[in-house]
Amino acid sequence: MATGRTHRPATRSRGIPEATVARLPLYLRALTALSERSVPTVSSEELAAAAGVNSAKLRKDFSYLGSYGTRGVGYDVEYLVYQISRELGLTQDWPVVIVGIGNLGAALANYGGFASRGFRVAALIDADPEMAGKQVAGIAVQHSDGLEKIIDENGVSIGVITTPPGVAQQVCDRLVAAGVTSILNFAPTVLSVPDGVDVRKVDLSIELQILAFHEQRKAGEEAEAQAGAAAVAQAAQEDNGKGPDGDVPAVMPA
Amino acid sequence: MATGRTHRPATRSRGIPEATVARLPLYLRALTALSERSVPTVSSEELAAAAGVNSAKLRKDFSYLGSYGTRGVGYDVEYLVYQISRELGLTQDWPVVIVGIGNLGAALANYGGFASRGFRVAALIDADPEMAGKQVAGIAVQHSDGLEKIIDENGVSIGVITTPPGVAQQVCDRLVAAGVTSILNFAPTVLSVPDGVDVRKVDLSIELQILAFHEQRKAGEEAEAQAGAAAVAQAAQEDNGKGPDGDVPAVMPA
DNA sequence: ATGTCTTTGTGAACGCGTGCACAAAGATGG
DNA sequence: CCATCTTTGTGCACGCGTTCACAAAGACAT
Ligand SMILES: NC(=O)c1ccc[n+]([C@@H]2O[C@H](COP(=O)([O-])OP(=O)(O)OC[C@H]3O[C@@H](n4cnc5c(N)ncnc54)[C@H](O)[C@@H]3O)[C@@H](O)[C@H]2O)c1
Ligand SMILES: NC(=O)c1ccc[n+]([C@@H]2O[C@H](COP(=O)([O-])OP(=O)(O)OC[C@H]3O[C@@H](n4cnc5c(N)ncnc54)[C@H](O)[C@@H]3O)[C@@H](O)[C@H]2O)c1
Repeated sequence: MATGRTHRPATRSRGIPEATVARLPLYLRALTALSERSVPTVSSEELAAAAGVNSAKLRKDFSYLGSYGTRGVGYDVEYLVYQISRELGLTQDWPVVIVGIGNLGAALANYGGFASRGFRVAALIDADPEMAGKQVAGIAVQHSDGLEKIIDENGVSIGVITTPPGVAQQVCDRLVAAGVTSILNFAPTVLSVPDGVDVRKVDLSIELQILAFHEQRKAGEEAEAQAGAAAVAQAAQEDNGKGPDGDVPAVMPA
Repeated sequence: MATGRTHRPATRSRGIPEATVARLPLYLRALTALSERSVPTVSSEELAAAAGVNSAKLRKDFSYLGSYGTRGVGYDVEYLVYQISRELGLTQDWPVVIVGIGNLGAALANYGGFASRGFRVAALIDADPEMAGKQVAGIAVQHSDGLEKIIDENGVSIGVITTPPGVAQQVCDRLVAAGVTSILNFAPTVLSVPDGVDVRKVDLSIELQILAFHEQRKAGEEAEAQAGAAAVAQAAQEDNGKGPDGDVPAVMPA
């Protein structure tokens, strides 16, 4: 999971579990697709399949929002779209700033999926004087000197960090000091923030490493299965060479 | 967490919990930084702080890998780097293909963080004939006609999908049919894959929506606190207007 | 009005992940 | 060799999330 929130102690938000909140956008996307096809109602079973989750889980998730279904029929699509949107706070517009307009920042700025759900790119900010004034995705890049002013004037509370990792923490600090209370961080850095500020991270490298782990495991199992079938007699030795600490490391501990 | 793996039933990989696996890359990053500063050993407390986790959790995580620490001293940095790398399968090179070389695909191709950890961009693939032959990040984009051949010849088992959502499933199907068993999906689509194939997704839009939820909650709490202090008498009415289903929806169910 | 049939909403059981707290291990100094 | 001090490794308890399974609710037909 490319995610990681920072600190949310006893105060679980009005009883809606975090795991449920994380799935609401998934339901919303599936419901929006149904809505566009003018489907009036949908059962938990159908919607769960579309969202790729268990139907019991979906029903329990919805039960935290209230009793919005009709037994024997299902859920009213339009009504649910509205309820979930409201719950997620998407009935209002959220101005967002992107800091660090390089490869990734520019790609994000060009991404149409932002605006479609109540998020509006209020400003693009970069420290490079060469970038200032340039148009990216139809928006003029502004120099980071004016960061505080930009945040303040646009009432921005959500910031996206796509700077190099080395400066991510200081950019984060400035954003927080300027009033930003939610940060989406693409830099491979552990950000520390004061209480009350949410940080989520998207880390490509971590995702790939997790995939590699499972990939290796699959390859290993395959090899084991083959070896096991071919030469059962050597099993003891094989196992010894493959155990948790069987390999001789390149570097030994002191 | 912008994540979501697909199906992993009873077979928990050699007893290493999924949550632990997801943190190993985090530890590895922190350890690599220490290694570059030639720090010989590190305590669980220090390393946990650097990785942004609880020290007990870190020790428990490491205990799944084996007893690699020394009581009273801590962990040997180089040794741990090696052990975690080996566990994650990063001691071998993983050829990766990126399919869909648009804004995002190009940004990923240009990203240096790939190669640094055993991942090698083996090929860039796009369906647009205009793209074919063009150089992106020093690699020639190839047309998707040759997808199967490319996968096969390079022994690719990890694929990254950065195509528009509408074609993501069919691209996924082709990748899987060609032999890819791990997929990192950036398209906002629920991919269905056969057993034995891992899918992880990175979904920017979901991350923002989760942030918006908490942001709204913070704003609401603030408003409630103010209102509560200012006018306790109106509390009952206020509460009624703010309850789980207090708002009148734009669309009513049938 | 009554019965049937579909589907929700949820009680309950279970398993996983987290964090506390501490005994054991080993380093270090005398 | 012994005492002290640091830090690991883990037993244990707790809470969250998931899933099963079913009673209750309502639609719909007769
Ligand atoms: N490109 C990817 O696919 C990718 C993938 C995963 C993670 N990342 C991470 O995302 C971040 C950005 O990646 P990128 O490839 O776009 O890098 P990049 O070098 O292309 O862009 C970084 C931008 O940040 C700007 N910048 C530097 N310091 C700044 C500051 N103090 N304030 C404001 N702006 C500043 C630079 O001028 C530059 O335009 C990096 O941390 C990278 O590790 C990128
Ligand atoms: N750009 C972002 O920041 C961003 C953020 C979140 C999600 N996404 C998602 O990532 C995906 C890519 O986004 P983008 O902005 O790069 O889009 P894009 O339109 O710039 O790029 C898509 C590329 O895919 C290629 N393509 C289309 N069909 C293909 C096929 N069948 N086989 C191979 N290639 C094909 C197109 O030729 C194009 O080059 C989209 O699904 C988008 O929703 C993008």
